[in-house]
Amino acid sequence: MLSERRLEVLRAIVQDYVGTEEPVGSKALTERHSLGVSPATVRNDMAVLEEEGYIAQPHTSAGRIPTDKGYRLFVDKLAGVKPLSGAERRAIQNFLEGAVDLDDVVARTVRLLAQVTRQVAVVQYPSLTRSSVRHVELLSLAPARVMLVLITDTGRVEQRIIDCPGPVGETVLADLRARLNSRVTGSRFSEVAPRVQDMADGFDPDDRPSVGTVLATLLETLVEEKEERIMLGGAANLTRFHHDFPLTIRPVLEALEEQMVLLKLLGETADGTMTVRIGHENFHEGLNSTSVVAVGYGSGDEAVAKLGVVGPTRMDYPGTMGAVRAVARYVGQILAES
Amino acid sequence: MLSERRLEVLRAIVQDYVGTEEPVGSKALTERHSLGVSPATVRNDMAVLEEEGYIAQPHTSAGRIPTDKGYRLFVDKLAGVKPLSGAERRAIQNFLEGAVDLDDVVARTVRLLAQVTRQVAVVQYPSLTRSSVRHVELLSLAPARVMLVLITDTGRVEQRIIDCPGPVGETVLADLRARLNSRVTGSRFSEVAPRVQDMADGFDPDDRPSVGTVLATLLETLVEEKEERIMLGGAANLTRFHHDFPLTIRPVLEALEEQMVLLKLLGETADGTMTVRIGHENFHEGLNSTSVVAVGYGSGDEAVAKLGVVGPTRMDYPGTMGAVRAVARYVGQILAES
DNA sequence: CCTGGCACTCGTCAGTTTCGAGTGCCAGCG
DNA sequence: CGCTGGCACTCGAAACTGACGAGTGCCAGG
Repeated sequence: MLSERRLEVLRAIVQDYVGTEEPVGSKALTERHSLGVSPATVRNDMAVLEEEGYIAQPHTSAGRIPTDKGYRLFVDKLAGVKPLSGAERRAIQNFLEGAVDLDDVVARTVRLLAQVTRQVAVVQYPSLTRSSVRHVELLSLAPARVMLVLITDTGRVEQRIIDCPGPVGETVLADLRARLNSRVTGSRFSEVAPRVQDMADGFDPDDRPSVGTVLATLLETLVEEKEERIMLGGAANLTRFHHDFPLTIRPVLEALEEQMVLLKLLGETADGTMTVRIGHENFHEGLNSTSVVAVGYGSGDEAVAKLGVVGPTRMDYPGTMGAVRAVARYVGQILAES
Repeated sequence: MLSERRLEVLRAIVQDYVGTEEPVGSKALTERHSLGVSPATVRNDMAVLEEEGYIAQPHTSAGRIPTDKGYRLFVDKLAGVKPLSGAERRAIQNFLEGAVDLDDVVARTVRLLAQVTRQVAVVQYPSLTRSSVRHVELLSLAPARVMLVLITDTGRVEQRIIDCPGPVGETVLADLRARLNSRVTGSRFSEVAPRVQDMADGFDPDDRPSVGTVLATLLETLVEEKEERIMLGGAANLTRFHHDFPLTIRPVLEALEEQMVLLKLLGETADGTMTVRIGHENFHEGLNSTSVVAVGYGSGDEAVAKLGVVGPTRMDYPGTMGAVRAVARYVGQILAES
């Protein structure tokens, strides 16, 4: 275990490096922080920290920079979450309040998050699988063609066009619509399947195949994971660290364009706790020099989706974590109101 | 007017510069193109072209590069639209065919366009103002709260939550829904307003304020221009010309994040013809060294929205124009089928 | 265990030189 | 009159150089 002072040195290194974006040396450290010891002592501590893998030097005779492991220790043990100022909180609330529909909420959230953290923001649409049904609508487009519209309690709307095996009369459709809504309205998505299981049985044998198709499509829509949509913003912030990343920016942009990667980025953890993934902890190369701060948000107690930011490993973790958490909370509030 | 050969020289310069991304000199030109004259003659021609403003040299004793004016002439007079190969066409069709809903069509189109042109792709959602109504749905969320869902013939779905001045009964809602649909289904958006003008009169006086609110919201939704959504993709392609644009990439990324800018980018021209805006022809600085190739697409004859790409002024115009046009056509087909 | 001193490393920066692609101009030729 | 080859000139890119200094590791002494 590292001594108290060595941890303090590590913290100082991280803070200085995040601020100046330049390798930090022993002398500068003692000048900017009142560690109470001389540069030579700090040098010894640094040697130990380097041996343990918490810091590294880009080349001989340059200052030290934190490694991923160093940041990890910093985040876990040395830093808290920095709460936002009152003014910032108010700005967030004002910005989110004008939203008119779900798309707008998500769009505003993305812009806001990018602006506040000055990094790339990622917001997942409220997940289908964790929300519940507000209404199911069926429309007849053509004799054998039906449009299914599904509205969730989070305001999300999904539609599907269904080609049925045979013609479906208006009365049948109305009947099915009524039964469906009485059975599933208010249900969580996971509860829907058993409730519609044998629903086709109540219909005329001629209509059963078509009804079955509609029900199957409904269930399919519910579990469709790949349709999890994600919105991204603030990509321009990537250019803020162009000085050492003229090359690295490309793989990052590429990675951010893959829906799948983004989804994974936001993390597998289902609960609402905040996750910080640092550098190589990200499975995806190209994101090896970036960190991700993500947290769940939701209208109630439970998280229905995630949001977060992607930035350089050299980021202001306490501030970013504070901002992400605050935004998630306010979005949750807005969702709960609508 | 420039002589035939000088135009030929300009064409050669544009082609070479697009290919090599380096200023092209007189000697290289004569070697790579069989112009039938010596470098010295080409030099004279170049001097004339430069005087006329079609080309410029970055610094003394370097080759020439085309100016915006030069590209303009090239696009207008010297180049056609390069049709795609059969394989490319087939790839496009295959890629678009698997789409399940409108979001998916747009998402696939963006990816496809970015991939084919290797540039930044921009696709506008089918515009509300130019499509027609397929169905209007009204749902009661709470006694005085109604959700309006509007479905267009292009498959787009808009929803609004309406707070009414008083409670609205289910029967009133059903009545209104039925009347609305019988009156406006199939109408173009511009025809809707006169048709619902006095519709509130047919209702019980107690309900009229609420009905009026719903109708007003419907009309508002129809004309809401700012809701024109746009999807963007292929930003990673911006890094392909990092060597001379390490700085310029930022303003471009910033510009591309502004919905308003993107909308304007796609052009004011309402018809389906292709527009090419080169360099400074773009109103927005930051896009001064980019060109935009845009074209309308639609399910029928008329364009319902636009799509296009943003790339460096130094782009392969014939190829890009061909790709953009081809993608627009296939998207139109797909939309017409659904 | 901390501290001051000291020799050493090595990247950065500014100044200088070289190199060569490309130009403009001119005199001569068809 | 237009094309061509030759020639002097310009000027950016790249390579080289040396001084500078930040930062290090090590050691002897408190």
